[in-house]
Amino acid sequence: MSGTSEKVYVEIIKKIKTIIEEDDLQAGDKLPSERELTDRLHVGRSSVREALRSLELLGLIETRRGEGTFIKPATGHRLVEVLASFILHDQTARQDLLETKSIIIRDCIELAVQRVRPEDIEFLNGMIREIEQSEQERDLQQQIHRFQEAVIKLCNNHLLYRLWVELSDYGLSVHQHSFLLHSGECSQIVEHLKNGDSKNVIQLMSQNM
Amino acid sequence: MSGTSEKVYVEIIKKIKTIIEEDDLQAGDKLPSERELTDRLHVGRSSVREALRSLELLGLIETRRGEGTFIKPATGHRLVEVLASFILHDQTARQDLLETKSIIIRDCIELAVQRVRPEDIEFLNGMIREIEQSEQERDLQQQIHRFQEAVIKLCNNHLLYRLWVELSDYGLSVHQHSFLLHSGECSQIVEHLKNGDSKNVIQLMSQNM
DNA sequence: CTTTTTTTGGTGGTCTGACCACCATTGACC
DNA sequence: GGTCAATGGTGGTCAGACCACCAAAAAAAG
Repeated sequence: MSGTSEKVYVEIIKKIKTIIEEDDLQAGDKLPSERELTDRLHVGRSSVREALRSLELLGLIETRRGEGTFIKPATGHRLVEVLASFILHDQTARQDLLETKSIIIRDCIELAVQRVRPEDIEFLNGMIREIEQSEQERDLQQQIHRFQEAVIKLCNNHLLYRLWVELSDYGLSVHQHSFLLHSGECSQIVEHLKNGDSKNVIQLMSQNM
Repeated sequence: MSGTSEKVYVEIIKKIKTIIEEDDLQAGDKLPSERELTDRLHVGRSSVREALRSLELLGLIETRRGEGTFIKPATGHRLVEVLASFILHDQTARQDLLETKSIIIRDCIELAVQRVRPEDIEFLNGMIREIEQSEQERDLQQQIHRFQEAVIKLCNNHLLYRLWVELSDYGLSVHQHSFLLHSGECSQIVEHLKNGDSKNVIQLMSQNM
């Protein structure tokens, strides 16, 4: 045959991707059932399942027994968990990860200082006000995380932003510290952003990644 | 039951991880066969396969028909690849892609000029000699591509390198330019690398990405 | 008619058994 | 001793059978 050397389950993954594109399925939408895919693609159900289970482990889909298979909002989760648990002992990979994350942060901030608009500053200030009023410790951590995310997002490059998200999640599961900024540092970051001082923002954002 | 709400294939993944640790299996070593895992873990072969296929898609293991399943060197970072092919297409503006690629190239080169060793230079020179002797147009393009790859790889950060590969491949499929360097420019790159002149290398490497 | 209960059909979850294709080793044959 | 066919183990795939679960439809109760 013509290049049908690929394993069936990999082919199925591609087909599923095609189906998602053609039907314009969005996060939360339901995928065809395993049996329907079996019929449509003329393959065995076990092969379909191998494909779906792989995508599930990657965190791309979610299966609910008795209901169906659904597209997940694209955030690696278990993907990261599994990779981390398997690669944890590889010192080189760890080093690469830290370095790459640090670099990506720098890149994002450098773009951000160029592109930040007054309304962005105002938005960040709003977040800081909320953080200062926060009382629940749990809420606080979440809010600060959202703040960091918002800062990175200012790079105005969604791809780069996504890279940061993935690398962050990945790093988190490797060594689960979760030192976060305190609200004072958040304010400093906004100040430096306003002044176009990328160096200090990078320093603050990198210190406890 | 005792918290065995996890799906079987996920449990199997954990068990496999345990087996790897207990038997101290290294990259390249052979995993127990599917049938043996079926017996040892008291599960169906299809569940074992769902687990193995998932790990395979993550790039953590490699299966060779007729031989067995083997552990892959943990430098896979398949994370990037999968994200690229599956998630990137969700409205990633071409501009983001171009910008990100450009940034990654810059990052790689900046690391490369710090880390390049004399033998790397010698290796690159060898590639250039081959390029100059090349006669087939097709070979030439491939050789130059390998040259570019080798330069990026000098960053000595496999994760970053993989990011570049994926962005390049993805970009290729978006708009198939394939302007490549000519051999003279390759020589210039090596010269600038030797002199620690990252700026010029970046310029040359970025011009026709 | 509305509400509750039951039924039913569809879905994923798992296991089993059966082939096939491929590979490496074995062992017979020359 | 070297060559080549037979063999057993391995992954690759399919088909069918259950089970557990859920939601919507149908039936029963009010």
